[in-house]
Formats: sequence, C-alpha cells, structure tokens
Amino acid sequence: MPSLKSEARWTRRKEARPAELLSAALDQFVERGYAATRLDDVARLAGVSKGTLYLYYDSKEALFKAVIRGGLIPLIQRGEKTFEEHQGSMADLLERIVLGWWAEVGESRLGGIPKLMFAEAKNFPELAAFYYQEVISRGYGLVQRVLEAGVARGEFRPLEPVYVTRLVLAPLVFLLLWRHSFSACDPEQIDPVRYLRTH
Amino acid sequence: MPSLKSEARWTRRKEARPAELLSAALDQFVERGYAATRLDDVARLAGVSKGTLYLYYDSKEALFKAVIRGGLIPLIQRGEKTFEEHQGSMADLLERIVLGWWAEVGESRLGGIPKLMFAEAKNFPELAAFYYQEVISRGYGLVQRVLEAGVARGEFRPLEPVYVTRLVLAPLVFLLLWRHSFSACDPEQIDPVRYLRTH
DNA sequence: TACATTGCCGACCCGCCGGTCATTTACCAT
DNA sequence: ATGGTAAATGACCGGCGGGTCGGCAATGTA
Repeated sequence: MPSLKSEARWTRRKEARPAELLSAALDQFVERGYAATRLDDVARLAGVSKGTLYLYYDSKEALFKAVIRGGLIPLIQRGEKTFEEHQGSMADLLERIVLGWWAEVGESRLGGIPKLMFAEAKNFPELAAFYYQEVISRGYGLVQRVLEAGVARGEFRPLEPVYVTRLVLAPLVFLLLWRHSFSACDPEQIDPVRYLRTH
Repeated sequence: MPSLKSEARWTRRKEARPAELLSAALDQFVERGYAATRLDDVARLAGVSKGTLYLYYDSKEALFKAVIRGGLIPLIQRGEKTFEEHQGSMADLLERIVLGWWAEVGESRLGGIPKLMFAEAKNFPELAAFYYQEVISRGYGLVQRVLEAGVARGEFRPLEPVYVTRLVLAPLVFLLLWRHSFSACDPEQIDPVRYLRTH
C-alpha cells in the first residue's frame, strides 16, 4: 500500500522540458553516435518517458537538429561577430578564434559533435547537408576571411586560401576526432596545448 | 515450367568463398559502416546466402577482423620492409611511404577503413583496440622511426618526435576522412596532389 | 546408377528500437 | 470541492537484422 500522501508521480514542467531533453540528447549523441542513440535513453536521462519526448520533438532527426541549433550555431555566430568587430592584427584574431574554439568546443561536450557528423555523414545525407551548410561552411568561411584579410594587410604570405584554410584546421579537427575515438586506446597522452603550439 | 536441363542452382566453391566474402564485406563496411552493414547484403553481394557466410566466419566481428587482416596489415608490413631495406635520404623515404600509402589506401576501397574505425571506435572498443594495435600504432611507429633516423642523420630539425609524427600525418588522414564523409556536400573539389604539396 | 558426403540454402527466432495512442493524473479556474 | 485541460505515461506495433538449424542438392565414389 502506497503512502496516502505520497509525492506526485510526476509534475508538469512544460517550460523546462525542451532544454533538459536537449542536454540529455547531446550527452547520448556524443556518447553513442546518432544511429546508436536510443530515444528511450534520452528520455530517461531527462527524467521523462519516451512519449513525452515526442510531445516536444517530432522525430529523432528533429531532435538532433535542435541540438545542433542550440549548441554549435550560436558559437559560430559569436565567431563571426568577433571577426566583424575586431581591430588589429589578423594573427591575433586567428589565435583568439582558434583557442576560443578549442576552449568552447574541444573541451566541452560539444566536441563530440564533429566526430559524430563524420561518422554518420554517409548514412544520413540530409543531416550531413544540414551540418555542412550550417556549421562547416560557415566555420571554414570565417577562417578563410581572416586569412585573406591577413594577406591583404601583408601579414601572411599569399597562398591558395582554400587549401591553406583546410590545412590549418585539419590538425585541430583531427585532434578532436582522435579524442573522441581512439584516445582510450592510446598510451601516448597527447597534450593539446603542446600539440597546438608545435603546430 | 522450368527447363529440364537447367543450370545447377548453385555450385560448390569452397576455395573461392572466403575471398569473395571478404571483398563483398569490404565494400559494405566502407559504404555503410560497421554497425549499419547487414550480413544479408554481404552474402548477397558475394553470391551466397547468409547461412553460408556463417560457415566461413563465426560472427560479424570475425568477418571484420578478417577484412583488416587481409587488407591493411600486409600494406603495413610492406612499409616496414621498405624502411629496413632503404638506403639513402630519409626525406626520400618519407615521401615514398606517404605517396605509396596514398596510392594504395587513399585511392582504393581501403581508404574507407580509417574513417569507419574513427566512427565506430567508441561503440566497439574491442575492434578499436585491435585496430589500434595492428594498424595505427605500427603506422605511427614506422613514420616516427623514419623521422628519428632523419634527425640522427642531420636531415631534419630535432623536435618532439611523437607530436611531429602526429602533426605530419593528421592532414593526410583528415583528407581521407573528409573524402569518405562530407566530400559529397563540398562544392570545393579538393585536389589531393595540390593539397599534399601545399602541405 | 546408387550411395555417402558436405557445401549450401532459406525459413525461422528473438531482441531491439523508432514511433503511436488511449489512458491517467497533475494542475488550475471557478 | 470539482470539473476541465493538457502534460505525461507506458503498453503496444511493426520492421529490422544478427545468428541458428534442419533439410536439400551438387559432387565424389563405387
């Protein structure tokens, strides 16, 4: 026999649910990947049932897009704003953007997203296109504009900007991918700061 | 009514099956990833039924390991042999190894394997450990020995070998990952040769 | 031609998971 | 207190896919 005045079995929290679901979803997506994430688990982590999840997000894909929109896109926007408002050398700006990106993406749960997208791009082309358009192309574009501005100011040697942008960012993103895949197997513990400085 | 003297419905080909299954499996693993590959499809591609596949390989995992053993490990061994037999400058050797690797892995179906391993490492830790031990650590070790030999001969500046090895290879592997994930979305068609030379 | 061997087939089992919906119940206005 | 409303539940569905197994048929042998 349950206590007569037991706690309510659940409470109505219409406002708080979406954010809690998004946070739980980010955890699971980063931990397991897109396909392997079970919506049951996401809901349980957020303290609700799967049916409730579907009250707030129409499908797994919609949930995932909401995670991206709430997590990475604001950071991209901030980077773009930093670029527009920046006064001074482009080398400084580049360093600020790269280190800021590493601090906010590389060192947080968001760092798992790029690895996830690489992993699932082939199997979920719509998601890949969405992510490419909203994140990758904007990120590359930002760095490329910084480099071009630096060349215009005579700070950097003039090289093919498309290739240089990719070559500069490749080791960064690669380190991110590494940390979210093989780092558990790797006896060499790579120190990101030394890695970036050597670069 | 079937023709009276129709072809045999199937033939016994005990010798040819394993290689055909391996080839089909490589195709599917590279195309879909490990988890998303259906053994039904592998079998159909190899012209047999799923039951037959299980006569030759005990499980999906065993099949995958056989693909790695037959595909990448021989290449690693050849690289190690090239290193031991090489006479002359280490810069030459490094270029030979890198370009050879790109030709035989980057440009062939095998190029999909590294991307696959990054994608699935978290979800299949035993596979990741197997791959790290048999492929990654041997590949890194090879390049690192070349760099150290170059330093000993006075060809290269002395830097931290572990970090340099990773930084040199990161853009290469990154290009490989890119080509097997987002390249379909990317309007910029990256030319690998120019990319490598700029590097 | 008849038999034994064995490579091979394909139907089947079962747990998993995205998605649905009828029902329950917390909350609020009156 | 009480009825209305909507937030939340949890049992359920259906397709999917790794793995199994009894039986069939291609081949070697006499």
